[in-house]
Amino acid sequence: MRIATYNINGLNARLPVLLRWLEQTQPDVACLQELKSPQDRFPQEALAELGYEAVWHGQKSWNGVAVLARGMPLVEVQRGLPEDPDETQSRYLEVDVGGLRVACLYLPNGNPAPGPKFDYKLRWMEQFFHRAADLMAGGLPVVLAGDYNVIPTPRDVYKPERWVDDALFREETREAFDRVVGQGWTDAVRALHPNETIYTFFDYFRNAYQRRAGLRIDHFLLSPALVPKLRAAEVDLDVRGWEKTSDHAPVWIELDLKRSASRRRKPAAS
DNA sequence: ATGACTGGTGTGACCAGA
Repeated sequence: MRIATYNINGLNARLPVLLRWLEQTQPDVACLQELKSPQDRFPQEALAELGYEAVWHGQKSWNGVAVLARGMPLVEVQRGLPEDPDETQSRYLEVDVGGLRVACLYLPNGNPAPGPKFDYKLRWMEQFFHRAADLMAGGLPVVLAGDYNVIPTPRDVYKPERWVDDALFREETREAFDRVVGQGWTDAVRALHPNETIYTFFDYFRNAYQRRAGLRIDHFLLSPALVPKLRAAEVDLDVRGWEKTSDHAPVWIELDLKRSASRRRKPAAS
């Protein structure tokens, strides 16, 4: 089973890019962030034509998250964090799909730091810590996927010395991320590529993509039972080079799970 | 240190992103 995460940076403005990417790569599950679309302007029909069902949590102008699944039923479990520090910001959605619990998250940016936006980021990370702990204790196979807005280590940014005071790389941010991982989660991309330079975001400014001056901020955290099933973890880097593209690239993992067993439904009574 | 780019909103000398 292939699961992807993609900060689309404006769902309706990027719809051609999204559809092209879905057609080319056909992920079984896709977590999207930064829809920038109100709840009632979600392109449900265009996605259905490609075979995708969706659950989404929209908001006017900013934020917004969605989970898509190809030919599998999605069951919404949680909309927003249980103790969300600001319920007006649509940043978290959890579903059951294909025998997995999948959380799609868009963690606050937090700049400028220090300041109220950074305080909000840290509060959000604290509540996310509690949710992740509950999921870990529940023992289900869980994937926590999304735009974390966290640069976990110096090797995850092209020039770490320029980012030490940035909300994505400050000590408090990295420590909060490490505390979540310390519950027993595995950073899937780093687990399979321990020494590679891997970026998932490139600024629109200064030809950052062409210069490969990027950040690794989109992550998959896996619960322990899924780690032995992890077969691949990659970035669709070429998508970042498409016309009218997002500033993030899609990231995906392949898990050795049968789609069919979880997709099969009981025959309808007749 | 600054600003370069982009979408959304609604034409702002706008905001927010990372």
